[in-house]
Amino acid sequence: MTEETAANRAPNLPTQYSPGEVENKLYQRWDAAGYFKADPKSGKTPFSIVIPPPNVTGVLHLGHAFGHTIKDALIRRARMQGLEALWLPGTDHAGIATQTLVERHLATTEGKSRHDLTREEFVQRVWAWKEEYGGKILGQMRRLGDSVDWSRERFTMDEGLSRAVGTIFKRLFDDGLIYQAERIINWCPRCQTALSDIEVEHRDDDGELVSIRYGDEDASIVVATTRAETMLGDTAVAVHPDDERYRHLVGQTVEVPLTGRRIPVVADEHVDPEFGTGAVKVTPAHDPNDFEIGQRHDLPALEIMDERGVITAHGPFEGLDRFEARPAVVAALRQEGRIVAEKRPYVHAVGHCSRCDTVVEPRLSLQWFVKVAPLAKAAGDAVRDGRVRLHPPEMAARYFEWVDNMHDWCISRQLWWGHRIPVWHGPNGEVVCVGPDEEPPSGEGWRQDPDVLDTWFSSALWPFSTLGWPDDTEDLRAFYPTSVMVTGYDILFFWVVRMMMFGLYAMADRGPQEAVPFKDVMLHGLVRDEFGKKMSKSRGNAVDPLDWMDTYGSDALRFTLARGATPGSDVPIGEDWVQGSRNFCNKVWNATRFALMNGAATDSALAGGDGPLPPPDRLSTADRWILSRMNRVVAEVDSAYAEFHFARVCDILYHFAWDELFDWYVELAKTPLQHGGAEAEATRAVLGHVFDVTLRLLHPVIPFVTEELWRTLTGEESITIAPWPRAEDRSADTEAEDTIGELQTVVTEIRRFRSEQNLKSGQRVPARISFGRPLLAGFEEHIRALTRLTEPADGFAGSAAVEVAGVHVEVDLSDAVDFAAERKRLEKDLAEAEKRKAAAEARLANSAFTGKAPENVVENVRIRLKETEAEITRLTTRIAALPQP
RNA sequence: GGGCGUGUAGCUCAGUUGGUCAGAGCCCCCGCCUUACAAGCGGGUGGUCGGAGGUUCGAGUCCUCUCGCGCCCA
Repeated sequence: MTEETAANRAPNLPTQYSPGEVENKLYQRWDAAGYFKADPKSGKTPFSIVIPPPNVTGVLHLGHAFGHTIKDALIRRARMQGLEALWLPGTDHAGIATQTLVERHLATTEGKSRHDLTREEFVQRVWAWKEEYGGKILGQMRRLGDSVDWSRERFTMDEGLSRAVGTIFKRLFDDGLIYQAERIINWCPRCQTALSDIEVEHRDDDGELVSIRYGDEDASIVVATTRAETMLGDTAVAVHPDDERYRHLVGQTVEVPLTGRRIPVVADEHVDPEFGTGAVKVTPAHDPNDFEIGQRHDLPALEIMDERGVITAHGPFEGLDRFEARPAVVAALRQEGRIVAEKRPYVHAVGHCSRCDTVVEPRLSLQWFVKVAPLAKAAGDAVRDGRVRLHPPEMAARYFEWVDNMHDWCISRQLWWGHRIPVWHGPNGEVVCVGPDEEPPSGEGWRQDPDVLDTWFSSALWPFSTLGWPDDTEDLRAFYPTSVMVTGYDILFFWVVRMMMFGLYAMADRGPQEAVPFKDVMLHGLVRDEFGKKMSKSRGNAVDPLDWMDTYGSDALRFTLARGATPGSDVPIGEDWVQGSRNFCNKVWNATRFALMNGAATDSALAGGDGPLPPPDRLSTADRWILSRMNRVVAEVDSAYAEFHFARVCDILYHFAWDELFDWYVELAKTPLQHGGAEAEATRAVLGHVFDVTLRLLHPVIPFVTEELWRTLTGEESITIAPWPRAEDRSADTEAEDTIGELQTVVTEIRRFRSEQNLKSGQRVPARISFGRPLLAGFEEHIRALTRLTEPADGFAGSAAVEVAGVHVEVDLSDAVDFAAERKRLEKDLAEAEKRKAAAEARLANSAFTGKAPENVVENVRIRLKETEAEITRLTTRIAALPQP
């Protein structure tokens, strides 16, 4: 019976890492083992993240993949740090999107509209659709490796969350923070529902600016508009009270062309005398600003369009769509000679429905609103007080701008799919809000409000509704406030602000410190293509992350995204970069394979000491160097994580792993491994330890390949539950770092020499090496191995030489020396050195510098100058020794 | 119009509180299948840090102005 060791587990590893073969298998194992399941009773310090719930209709796009990579890295690291880590997944019901989708489905499969069904039947259909097709993204999250707690998966429409919605609605209503009112709201004529301000995207479109003369010879006034058709609903013309041009008209009436109606000219402070003619038409029923002017001057609001955007009045225009009506109205006006000027195209901002891109129509209607002033104030204060920290902090300006100027939030939607507003209207105009555990009023004439709530109303409760609120659950006590909210800066207002408002309100009894929904908010950027352009379907540059995961592995995609995650900046991504990350994963794979094949050991028995590592006196300089470097890297990675600077985390690890561990330590290790004996034993122990730690450091970002390797290396159960490496509290081994630094300089210089002399990479060349100072004397064998220089044989004749850092290398090139190349190389170095020397001398000659600069800075320049002078001497000697051309 | 950000190597981006010849990845050039890895190895080319002025012994880094770009809001 052979003992199971790392060495005999190794040969099974192929020379290339195949992510497809291991990822699925590993994820299933993790899930089955329950590693991602959080326990509120563990007694460990909790660390929780709620996922900003994606749409139940959604599929994973690169933006999700980006956010998820960051969240998963945070949660995996927290788990390794011994915290009680909870990452809670789920989806929201996406009112408009889902309803639209199911309506379309209904139309294509059965040829029906939702109005052919009862409301209850339709909602049944939506649930059925959700069961069959919804939540596709959840499976894709598994592909990505998300370590979420599936046992706690939630949906905004499920029973518990619906109860939370009812509860907070009732509270807000009773506190007078929810009211119903007739207002101008954003209306989507296609979705046929109200929208909130942030569901409207303003975009510059080509339009027209038409100037129309109102009134007659006695009293006329010219107004300019981009929406000529709304003149049918004008009930006033407004001018600025100080505007001399129109003062005589204020109080008089003018005739509205085409309609024959006479409307007053009013004076209003909000009119900009500089814009256009300084006179504006006022359509209170179809424009938010006009509505306010109407309120101030007690003007009637004349509705001229229905919910589909079709004109409802005025003879010839009746029945025309608003965009057909516009040219028709202009044509009619022109015929009457009313058009004074026309400007086309006239570029101006137009609101579009964020769901379907239809031009939004401001519409007067009866809707429900949240009175946000007190809630927004509290949300602003939490950030001002530092109870919630925004990363990067520059985002705070945008946050304050929003919360400090927020309009009341329109929360009613004219949809069937969603949380129905828990208000009953009585036969005599009574309005009763019914809490989740209360009986609605019964009897003749009572009916429930037909509208549903904005999806974001329920999503805003997510940080606590998912943990069991309004009940006082163990989960809620343990995991609220959540630790960090990770989301894109583009939805700062959707998520963060609303979660803040509702969290602070609902959890107020916990006190200001504990009521916040999260302590840190990390706002990441948007994913862009490799040229920094925004990805979009219409642009044709959108990429399906699943394709890249198939080709290069999930780890490669994750590493690429994390490596681009500079706080607050967008992350460009291209296939080449994913390929580069794949190459890195493969490099990790092969380097670890080397360690395994050479018996890298992580158990103390092999190390021959009482710890995982041999005692210091059995460690080589190279060992001490890599351990010292690694210790620094652990600390640097921790500090980068503290700032949510994932790009730096990845960069530090990439370069440590590849440039130091794989390229240098592994190469240096080959010599002692070849010697065998105690030397090799010590090296194996160090290799094992350093690879163990490095894999653990990399695991949060590239979970799959690290798990596969780490289990082989250590024989342990899973890296997901392995401890996070701790920076040891000891000073760096600067002596070892300096020595290896010198060694690298020497080796690099010799390689450069070889390259300039056109020596083939693999070609072994005899050389005599002598050491002017003892520092690197013990490394002769390493140097020879790394530079492929063999021992001088009999008859050795050094025909060319390299000298660097006190090491003198004579190479026998048997007459094949390219002296011209050698001279060129040395002269180039000399020129550079002369330049540096001059610069240093100039600085030191400047008494202002030596007098005012800190001593250490001056000293550094002196040291540099000395080194440069020595180098110049050396180079000059070498050049002089070359045969004359 | 207001706010925020940004302009650094051919491309995409890092550059902590101003202080050792400005870095990375990809690209490019030269040479290598050197038994962990060609998804690799070794070497190399490439930037007056958008422009102008200022503060300072010293500016990619701070200040002013200016040009270009992006985003949010109005």
